[in-house]
Amino acid sequence: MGKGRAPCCDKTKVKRGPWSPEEDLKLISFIQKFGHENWRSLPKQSGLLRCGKSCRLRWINYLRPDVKRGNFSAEEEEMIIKFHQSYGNKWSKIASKLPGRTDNEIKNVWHTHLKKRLVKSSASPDEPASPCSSDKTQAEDCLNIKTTRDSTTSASSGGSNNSNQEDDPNISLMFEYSQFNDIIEEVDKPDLLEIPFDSDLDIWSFLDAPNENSSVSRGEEECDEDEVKKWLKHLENELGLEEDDNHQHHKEGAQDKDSSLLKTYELMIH
DNA sequence: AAACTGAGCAACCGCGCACTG
DNA sequence: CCAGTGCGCGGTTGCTCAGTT
Repeated sequence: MGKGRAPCCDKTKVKRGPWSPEEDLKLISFIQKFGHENWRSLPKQSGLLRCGKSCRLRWINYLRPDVKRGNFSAEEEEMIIKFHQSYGNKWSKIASKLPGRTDNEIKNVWHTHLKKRLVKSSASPDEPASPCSSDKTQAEDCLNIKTTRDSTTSASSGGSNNSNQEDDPNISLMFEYSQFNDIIEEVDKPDLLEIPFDSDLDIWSFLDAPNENSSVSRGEEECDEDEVKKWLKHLENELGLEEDDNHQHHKEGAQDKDSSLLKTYELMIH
């Protein structure tokens, strides 16, 4: 009694568990408009019945436009293994070396795939040698190889028919990451997003009634429309909701959820 | 077809650090 | 210097779903 720290929020007054599309939408919209200067006050200001930490986690791990989803490439896995040798369980450190990947995701991959694989490979010495040696410098070299390839791809791909991108979906995603980086930078600069709070009513009525958003101040909305469209496109790619999508790894339940979210987004921008 | 099991992953928890007054 | 506050991180939990029996 009296020991330990007070909980970050009143657990009885906040919603827990999986996020609904509506909550996602609220969070995205809020951060797009105001940034995330203060996670603790964000739920109150955004009207979310969530703990600030939960909002932060949801944003960082799932909703951030630059977050890369889907399977890890062999190259990425190799990098994780190498960086883990260098840094240990410093997942955020490792994540910082892998653009678009989150510490949580990397941690999960490590515990579910890579750890087991390492156990196996240490049991069978015939395992092919890794392309990079094991010390830190070499691990950094691995990254350099990747970023070089990445920038080459970016530089050479003026259009969307780049064959390298088609060959390697991860390079394609890395390209998309750089494409949307500027949007994220905007989001991370609250000073650029400062909007007087008397506009709140519009925003919240807009969020609460996405079908009746025609009354929202269009001037301001149009400024963001291109960025939102870009982001939307990006989300479609990331969620595997494009018409000619070949990705099979998304579960149907998640697709339903994602597509309903997407519909709400579309209502937002049209 | 139903029950069981294990893998994968999103989300939560609590600690430590940095910052501020 | 100290206490309070907020954030970030790493560990852990628990739900969902696919594979197996």
